[in-house]
Amino acid sequence: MTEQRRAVYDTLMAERNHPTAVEVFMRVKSKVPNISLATVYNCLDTLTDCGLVKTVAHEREPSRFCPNLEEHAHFFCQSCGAVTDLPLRARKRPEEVWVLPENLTIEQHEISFRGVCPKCTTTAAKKSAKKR
Amino acid sequence: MTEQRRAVYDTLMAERNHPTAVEVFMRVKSKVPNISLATVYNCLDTLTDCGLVKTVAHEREPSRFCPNLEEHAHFFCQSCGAVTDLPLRARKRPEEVWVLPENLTIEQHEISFRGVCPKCTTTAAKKSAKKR
DNA sequence: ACAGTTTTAAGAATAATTCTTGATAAGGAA
DNA sequence: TTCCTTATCAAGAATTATTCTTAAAACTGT
Repeated sequence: MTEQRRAVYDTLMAERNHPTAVEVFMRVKSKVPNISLATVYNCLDTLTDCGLVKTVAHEREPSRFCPNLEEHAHFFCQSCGAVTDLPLRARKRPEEVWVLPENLTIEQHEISFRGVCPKCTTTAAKKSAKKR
Repeated sequence: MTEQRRAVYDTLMAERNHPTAVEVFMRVKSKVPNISLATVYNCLDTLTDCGLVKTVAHEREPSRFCPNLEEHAHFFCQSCGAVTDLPLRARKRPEEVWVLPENLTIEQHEISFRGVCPKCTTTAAKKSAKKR
């Protein structure tokens, strides 16, 4: 754990809103001013390899990074761009929902929902109410 | 539906193994020899917009294209690279598994599992049996 | 056939990420 | 400590998938 890695990790923990590598880079520069973007990528990779951080890929958008180690899915608001963690319900497993072949070894899964978050949904509802 | 779009669509239907854009490009060239990769991308986009094809994004890998319109998840074998469709179990819904906030509008989801497919699992089992 | 729109091919441009290189730092043996 | 080995860093070049631009070609409706 070097100065740079610590700074990247602390940045992720401080504001846990799934920043992209570039966002992490901009935030971390205030602590380690001469850090480079490539180093941020290196650190994020290393932290991911160590299991301290999860890399969240959604469609072709830039990867986002998440220090929530609990098993969870992600929700992407297509209106405001926010990314939200969705925890597993108690006693529920993703493997129950789909038909899996015999002898399948599952190592990981990535679950993304896409839509409009509560905040944007109510905002939109208000707007269409005003129109009438 | 132009000649190029038809050819791209037919290619997808003929071998439904989730090819990348470049793979589609190579296959489709035998039918439309002077098609360009950009046109393949255009056609795939158009077909996706029309709802005839689904775009499957996994991690940072190139997108893959899939003419299976049923609701399903994908399994990526990290040993042989194969991509398999996983149909929904009867009377199961992905939304049941995770805790969703109130007022959430879900428009789509993308579910990817990653691991070792049955074929590779049994191959690996045989190999380790031989070792002994 | 003509004007207007759409589609295409070709290659340039873009953007996220990875790689390369040389410099620097860190850890261990003597 | 001093030397040696290894790991990490910064900077920028390189890579790769994808998108954009442009001009030509193909349709469409009149």
